[in-house]
Amino acid sequence: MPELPEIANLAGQMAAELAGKRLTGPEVVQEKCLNVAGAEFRALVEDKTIAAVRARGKWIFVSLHPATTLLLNLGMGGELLYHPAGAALPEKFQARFAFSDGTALTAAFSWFGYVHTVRAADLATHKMTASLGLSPLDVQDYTYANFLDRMRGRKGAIKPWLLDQKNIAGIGNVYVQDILFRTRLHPDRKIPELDETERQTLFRVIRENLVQATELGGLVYEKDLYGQPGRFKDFLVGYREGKPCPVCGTAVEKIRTGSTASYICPMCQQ
Amino acid sequence: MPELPEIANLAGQMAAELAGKRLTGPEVVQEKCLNVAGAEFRALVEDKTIAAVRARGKWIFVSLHPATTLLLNLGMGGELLYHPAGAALPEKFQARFAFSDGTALTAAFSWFGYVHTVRAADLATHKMTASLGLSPLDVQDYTYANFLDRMRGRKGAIKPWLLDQKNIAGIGNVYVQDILFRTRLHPDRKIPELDETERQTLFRVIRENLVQATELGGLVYEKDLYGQPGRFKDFLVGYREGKPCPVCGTAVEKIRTGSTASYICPMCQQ
DNA sequence: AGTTGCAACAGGGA
DNA sequence: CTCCCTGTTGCAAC
Repeated sequence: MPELPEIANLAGQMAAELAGKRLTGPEVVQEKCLNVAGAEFRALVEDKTIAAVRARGKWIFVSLHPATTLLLNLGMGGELLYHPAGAALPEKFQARFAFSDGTALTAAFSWFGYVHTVRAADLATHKMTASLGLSPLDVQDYTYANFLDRMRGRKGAIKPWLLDQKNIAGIGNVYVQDILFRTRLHPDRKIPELDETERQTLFRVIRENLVQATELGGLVYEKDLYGQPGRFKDFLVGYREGKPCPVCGTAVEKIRTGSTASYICPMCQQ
Repeated sequence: MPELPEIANLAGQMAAELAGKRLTGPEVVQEKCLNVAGAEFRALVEDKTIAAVRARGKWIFVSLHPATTLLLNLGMGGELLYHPAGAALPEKFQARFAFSDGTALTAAFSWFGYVHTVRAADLATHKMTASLGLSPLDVQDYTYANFLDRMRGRKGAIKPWLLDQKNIAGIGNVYVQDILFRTRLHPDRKIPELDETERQTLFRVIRENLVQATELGGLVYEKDLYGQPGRFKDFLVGYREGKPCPVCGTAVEKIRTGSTASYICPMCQQ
């Protein structure tokens, strides 16, 4: 379940490692992860060159030259691995991209992942990515004014709003836990009830939390492009059921909020 | 709050009284009840002849010659009145239709009503009427097979389903009360839980209830085309809070079901 | 009491 | 909660 920090690091590593390489052998093991037929996928990708790689939310945008974009979403528990020339490929993968220099990239996901391909002209109509919200790591895009705009008029609870990729792109059920804790917000708090200070804190904490995790290379139990784990492991309350709250010592509770699990300090988060 | 019985009677009276008359002076006091601009409304209606009038759900369809349909919805607490030649018009009305013989028709609604006009070719695209469901007074249309079809796959409660005009057209929050009581159904009963006997009873009771009310000229507190009240007043449980259930004597309760009020016998309706 | 559209929410499926 | 789609429900608007 990579979220924005892991995806952003993968995209950065891909940009550095793959830029300029020419795709020779795209192979798709699992056709259902594609948005087009296998033959069309190969035709769209083969012999194209990697021009740029960037992250938006949980999606990796791979710009190919000429005029094509590869859109990758690792779903839950997915991995993206780089393989030097001559290295053995993993036993299981859903898609493999071979490059003209003998290196390769494999994508594997235990649940649902996407390997989508669109012509450059059609990128704006690709539903899953066209509707993505603010990018917290992009200071041009992630401004307080934009943040308040997306929140305006919303009546529901704050946690589902944070998880909705149309609002802010890249937060999943892992990072959202400490974001709520650090803002002292209960997951069920209704958006209209948030005061100005809470909104400002939330805005700031989202960026701080994701930037910090990104700088640490992402979660310790996720792998980067070279199979190396991240170094972020010190959750404050996330996944620490029964352990003491780092602020007040109260035991962290695991509760159900809507259809997701939440880890909260029942004292600090109201 | 006219529902199908009142609307059906109005349509019948209009058909008998107005067929063949030529519209000369359409006047709209309140433009917001129109679906087109006032000038276009007049152009579409003026000098046309009343060809036919029929009811569908809570809507009155007035076919004009040539090639136009007037669609009237009285909303909540609306009235439609016929005025003989020389008679004084009411003080307040939202729309007035004058005929070449000196007679007139006025429409007044205390809340939201619609006076829509469509070209014959566009009738099928008029959203509010195109999506109307079964017509309980039309035995060709209101068949048990069609009834079950509309119910198939629905998971929600029976009362909202009955009130949704897309399923059955013409039931409002007044007539629905006794329909549910006579079928012995609690308003919150889930559709998948209804057994075959209950479905058959409901199908039959809907028609019986609406036919009976129509034959009685509609509700005693609603007026017909000539300002005369209907003769239907003997609700079984509807609007009889605290009065005894006609079957078991238990006091009728007024409860909230979703966003509407329901009058039920807590003993008979499960 | 009427109708629509939207937002929130739940469930199923890929 | 990875994402979509559909249906249901509640709410505000006219």
